[in-house]
Amino acid sequence: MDKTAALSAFAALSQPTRLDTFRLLVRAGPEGMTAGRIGEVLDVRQNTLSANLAVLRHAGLVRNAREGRTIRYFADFDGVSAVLRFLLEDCCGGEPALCRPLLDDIAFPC
Amino acid sequence: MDKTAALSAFAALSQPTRLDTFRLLVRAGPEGMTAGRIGEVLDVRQNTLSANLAVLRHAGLVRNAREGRTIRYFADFDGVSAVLRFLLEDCCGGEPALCRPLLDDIAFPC
DNA sequence: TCCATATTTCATGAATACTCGATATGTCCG
DNA sequence: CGGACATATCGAGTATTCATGAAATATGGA
Repeated sequence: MDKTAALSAFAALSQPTRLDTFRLLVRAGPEGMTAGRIGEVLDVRQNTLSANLAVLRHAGLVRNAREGRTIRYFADFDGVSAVLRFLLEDCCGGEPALCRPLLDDIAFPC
Repeated sequence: MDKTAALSAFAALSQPTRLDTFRLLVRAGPEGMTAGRIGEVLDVRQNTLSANLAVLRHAGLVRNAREGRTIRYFADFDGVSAVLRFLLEDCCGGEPALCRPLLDDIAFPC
């Protein structure tokens, strides 16, 4: 993960339809969701959604797989992980004593 | 954390100087860094940096505190945490069995 | 009070991103 | 092959974002 890739990821998530799309795919989990279904759920035009899915995909935040005529999309958790590691790299200059309590705040439940 | 706030946070991090600034403050840790020093380290003009710091601050990603004539900035880890929780909310529809291995990928070392 | 320092705010022009209609590509089935 | 369906790409118009110079605000000290 380099700076350019991180910028792409954040830019991808800074647009309403794309943020909605990514969060929808997070909720969908490993099963993912087809492009058409995403468009139905979010009520977004086909070409607009296609363009936005391409942005998310180039940013490394979603993957896709063709299934016959439809294309299924998945949230890419590896991509998210890489972005987060880049963002928080060398936290507190690498001092665990300072860093630990701050990173503990970031731990999320599930 | 609502959608608008999350969009602000991602937009804030999708600009090169702001991403550099935030990562610099992450490395600086609890000690933070003054606005002037940030500008020196990153070689950014004063008014440009000031505008970018304001964007980060309104997005809830950094805090500041005046110290006499200078103003010191800090990365706000609570803000990052809130954004991440929003982004990954209801992962896998809330099924821990599906969700756990994916979230484990996201755990970062420090 | 007056000046120097540190930082923010304002107005503007240039570059970039977004949505949309139209069209193209790819896939299945008869 | 031809038609229907699912998705992607293209081109154009509009809107948003960004850096910058100039000016304003805030603080400390003589």
